[in-house]
Amino acid sequence: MAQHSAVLDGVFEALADPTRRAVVRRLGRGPASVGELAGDAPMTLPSFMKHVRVLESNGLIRTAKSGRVRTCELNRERFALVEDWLAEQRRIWTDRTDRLEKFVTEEES
Amino acid sequence: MAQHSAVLDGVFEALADPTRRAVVRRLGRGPASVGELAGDAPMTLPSFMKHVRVLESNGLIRTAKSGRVRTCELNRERFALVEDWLAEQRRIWTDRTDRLEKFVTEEES
DNA sequence: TCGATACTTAGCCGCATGGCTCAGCATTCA
DNA sequence: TGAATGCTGAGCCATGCGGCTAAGTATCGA
Repeated sequence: MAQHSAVLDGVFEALADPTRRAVVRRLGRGPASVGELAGDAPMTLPSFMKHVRVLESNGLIRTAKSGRVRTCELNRERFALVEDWLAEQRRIWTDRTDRLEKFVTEEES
Repeated sequence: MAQHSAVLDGVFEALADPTRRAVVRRLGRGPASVGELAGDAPMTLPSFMKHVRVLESNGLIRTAKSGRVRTCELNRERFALVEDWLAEQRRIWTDRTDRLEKFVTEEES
């Protein structure tokens, strides 16, 4: 068992918030500054910044400061972790389904 | 923007814990009782039950009690929500990439 | 019927999260 | 240089999460 993937914990946790998913969605269309991103969120800037840092510390986005502006962009590779996990899960289901079918077939024959 | 999906919040939240992902993984191989599932987890039964309820209340598993045993099974449909979200995200990226390519192509011509 | 089994309920505790304010700092622009 | 802009840091507060213990309920098996 185990499967202690702290990284996966963080990725799922980061995506479990609508504000953060909205940021991801927006960044899918290209990089943006913190100010631009925050414009859509119903909260103060310091609160919003916490979300940005959660996304960054879990590797879903990268940010860089140029002058007084911090620009954010998506780190697409990170999303593959979720897809891999889902694929693995489906593989387990499929294996089981295959065995069940085999069992049924053998019963019939 | 918005995209206030409380359901998606719950699904990601539920998957953001290794104990719960382990349960999902185990249930992928078929139904199991709470006792069986809890055997693998390094915690007391009441603590473990909280995880089971989180999974159930977010629709990732279904449970039913028969006699004194509660049996759990996966609700596979729920996982499609995550896959849909990921697919939507990829669609956004792809659209952008397509536009960039089109832009480059037009510049060249 | 009585003990063992399999949860279940109630409640406590420490820490993390997600909001806020207020004040500060660096950059840009007039 | 001085005001405006765009974050950033410190710290408070309420709530929720994830662990625990202790005690309770309902079934099953002898």
